[in-house]
Amino acid sequence: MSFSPGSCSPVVSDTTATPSPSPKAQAARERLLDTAERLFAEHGFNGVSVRDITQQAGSRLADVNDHFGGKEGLFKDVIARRACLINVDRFARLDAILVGQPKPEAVRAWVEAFSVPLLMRAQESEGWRHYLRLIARLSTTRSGVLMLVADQFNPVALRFVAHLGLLLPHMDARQRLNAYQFMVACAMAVFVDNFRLDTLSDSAVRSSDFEANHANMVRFVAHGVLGMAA
Amino acid sequence: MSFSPGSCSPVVSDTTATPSPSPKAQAARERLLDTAERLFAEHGFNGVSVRDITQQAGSRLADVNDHFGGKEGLFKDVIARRACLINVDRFARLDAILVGQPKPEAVRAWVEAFSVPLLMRAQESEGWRHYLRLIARLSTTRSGVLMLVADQFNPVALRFVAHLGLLLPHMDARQRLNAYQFMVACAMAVFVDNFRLDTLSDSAVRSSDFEANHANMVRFVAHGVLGMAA
DNA sequence: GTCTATAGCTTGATAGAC
DNA sequence: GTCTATCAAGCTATAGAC
Repeated sequence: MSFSPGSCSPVVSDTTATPSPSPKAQAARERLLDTAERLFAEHGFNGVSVRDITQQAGSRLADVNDHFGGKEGLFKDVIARRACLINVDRFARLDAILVGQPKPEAVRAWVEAFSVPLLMRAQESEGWRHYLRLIARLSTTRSGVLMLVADQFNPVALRFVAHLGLLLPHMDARQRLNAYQFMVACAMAVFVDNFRLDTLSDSAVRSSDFEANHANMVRFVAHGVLGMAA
Repeated sequence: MSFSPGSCSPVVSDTTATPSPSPKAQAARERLLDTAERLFAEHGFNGVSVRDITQQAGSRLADVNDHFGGKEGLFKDVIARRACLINVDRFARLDAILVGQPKPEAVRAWVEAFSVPLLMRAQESEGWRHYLRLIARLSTTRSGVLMLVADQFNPVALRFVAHLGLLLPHMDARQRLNAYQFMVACAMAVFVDNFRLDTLSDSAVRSSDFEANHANMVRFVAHGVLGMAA
């Protein structure tokens, strides 16, 4: 798996070179992906039927099987469509960190390399926000179909863990993995947008205020990593 | 809702005073709760059928409706059965924190008041470990049925947020809520036990080593809270 | 490729005997 | 309360006309 800037090709499920999938068909495909993304994020894989998706996408029941090979194939394409775009941004930021700079700044940059690409996308479109909620949901899952998310994000995890080893070489393997694990958990908590903050504060603080919550998250995680390492 | 030590009554769904539900029936009830807990944690509410549960519990299909009023009632009872036990332990620890002690120790005690009760239970039985994985999973959810978890844990959240205001009075409302939110996220990450650490380390580090991961988590969160507040 | 119709199965819930 | 048998609805996937 490569993550060079140009490596995020539009999703193509089959290996045969389809010459041109017809613009109208392509639009229908995107509508199905968008609708599935939203519904999977809201109700989970098993909480959504192919009928729900095709009806709300204004499509036909059989389209999911014709275009994606079934419900599971549709789910996989939903995940894959946006994963690479995030990861390219992350690696660009990770590579820009200077190992020579002071530890607090470097660790903060390490956190932001992971999370700022999420924040940018969250501000970009509602589709991205649905995607981030879906990813957050999958991060607390371990069963069957949904584990393919791990395959999409394992290379990211390994590079971030390795990079943390460069910044703070005295951390042991468990500390580095825990640091990454807790960073992911906090980042997902920001973008899962589950109204928890609203409920607890009578809507004085909102889960949907990603910018403010993200800023606090970066401070929290950076200090957490440094403190755990000390 | 009260959380005095004796307030965790065995789960009784109806409001009428059932005199004695027969010991054999009670055992069957517990077996259904245990099995449902395990399967819901593994596959989610929608990923499990009533048939799955009753078959694996050695029970009859109709028992779920007869004893719990349906699948949803069973789910609610699974959640409620153990929630109060955790929260009683938490409040006992929270009340034992001396506001006079130095900040780092007090904040660490605040984190442990939340998380040590989870650790103790995780070491107690497999049933508890299933329960914790279920709770972790629900923490990244916001749809319908599953939101009742929020009702179970809102009083806890409010008291922890308020107590943090006593310890670090200069934090604003958003910072206190974010601190609690990130603590929950990190604690859930420890107990979700999703093999993520094992995968990334070739099993050199294990998600199931709750004690070691919890210890790092407490350090991480305590420093994160203090750092965010600074 | 597009689309209708439907097969074949599983779902949650219940009726009704005991 | 316990238990069997069954219902009506919904499910994913596909066959086959165009």
